[in-house]
Amino acid sequence: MKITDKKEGVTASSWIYDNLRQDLLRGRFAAGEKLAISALKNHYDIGLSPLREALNRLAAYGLLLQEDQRGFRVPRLDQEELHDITDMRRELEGMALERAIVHGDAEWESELLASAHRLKRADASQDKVEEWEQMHTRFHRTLVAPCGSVWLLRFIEQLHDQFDRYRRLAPSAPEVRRVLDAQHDELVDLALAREVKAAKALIDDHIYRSYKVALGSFSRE
Amino acid sequence: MKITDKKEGVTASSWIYDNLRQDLLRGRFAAGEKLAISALKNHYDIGLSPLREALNRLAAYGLLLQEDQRGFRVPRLDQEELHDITDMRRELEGMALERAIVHGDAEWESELLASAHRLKRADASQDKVEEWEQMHTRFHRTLVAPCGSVWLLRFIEQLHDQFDRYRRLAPSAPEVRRVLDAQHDELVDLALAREVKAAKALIDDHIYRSYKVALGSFSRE
DNA sequence: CTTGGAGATAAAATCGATTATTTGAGTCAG
DNA sequence: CTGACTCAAATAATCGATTTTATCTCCAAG
Repeated sequence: MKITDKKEGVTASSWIYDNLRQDLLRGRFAAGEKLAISALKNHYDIGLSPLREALNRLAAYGLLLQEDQRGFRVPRLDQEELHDITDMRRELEGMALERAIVHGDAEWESELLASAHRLKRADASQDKVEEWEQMHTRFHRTLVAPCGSVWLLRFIEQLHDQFDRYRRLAPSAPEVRRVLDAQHDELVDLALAREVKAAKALIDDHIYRSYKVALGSFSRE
Repeated sequence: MKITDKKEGVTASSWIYDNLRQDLLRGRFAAGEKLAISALKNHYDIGLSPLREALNRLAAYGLLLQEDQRGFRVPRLDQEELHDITDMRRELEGMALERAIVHGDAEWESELLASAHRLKRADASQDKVEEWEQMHTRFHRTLVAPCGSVWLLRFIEQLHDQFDRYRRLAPSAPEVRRVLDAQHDELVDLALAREVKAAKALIDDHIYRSYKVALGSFSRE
């Protein structure tokens, strides 16, 4: 398990928050698992206070479940919930994309092209997964960034994190992956062409296909 | 300042979280104010650990701002943000209401009528404000409850809390208040009649009128 | 005057130890 | 056997003290 170096100027609390969040998204913890606080304390080599503060944040964010007097546990994966998350992503990202296309300026166009390029160059294979994931996240964030609503962006990010818990546990599907990758470029094209309707249809399809892939996280159970 | 009795079986952390959240919504703390942790500790007569855990939760939830190494502060009131919050409420509650009307069963109809009744009977005057607020929150929650999406409900609740920070600081507007109260009943009628389109239009108008009232929170600055 | 820095003060963050609660094993009555 | 109870162990929550960092104050140099 790779642990980020503890950086200067960052509180232990924020540091452990970032690490735990990453590890939760990576699926390091089993769904439904109860977190053994003192084990985490040892593993991350950190004090109880910052650790508990981070756990509290994660619970408020929705990546953990907090039960009074019985600590924290990783939420179970639930097919109904994945459907819900997907459904909300479709609604909210469609909304955000439309607004972004209306409001996005030339600077946005550049950044969009750049992040699409970085994503394409990132290698999803083997040990580079983390970098690909980061680029992927960034691309989708950039796509909707100028939507004009801080809260909308916040909700979308939260849903992405939720969604990724499922997707990253699913077996890889190379054929679908190729389609999804191609869609990233098409999204850029449509966004630059300010084709609101087509872009919305595409992001909707993109999320739906990702959903089908993410459903694979249930295949082994 | 009224402080809820510390209850058995509830952690100090959760208890202080509830109290702080309430006090934040009530406007007990000035917008932009920096929270003096040790003062809070004394005021609520609670230990540092549970207090800090609660502050961390509130920050993750969006009712506080957390800045590493410099504690917590109450977010400023910002006209742009109120607009954003309102806009999102209109989108999300419209969506939720439509779904609720489609899925709501007979049990929902009963509860809706009941909560509308409780709201009407609650007295918004003087020292009964808290009760009215509670009934009001409950009514709106009941209205959209059977929308079928846990995440949508979660976002709506979060936006309500944000919105209320503004609304509860605004000067009371009795004439608008009467209209808003009447709309609650009309919402019930339309919901029971399964008039999706009219109901959506009404909730939209309802939120917009509330927004106009909430804008009053800026009048004194 | 203004700026920049040293030292003192205040505050935030963290630690280590303690307390409270839950969980699990073992025992016994029905 | 099964269920209910007791006690011990494990774990969560909390406290009080310490460490670290930011902020304030004052003074001196430009």
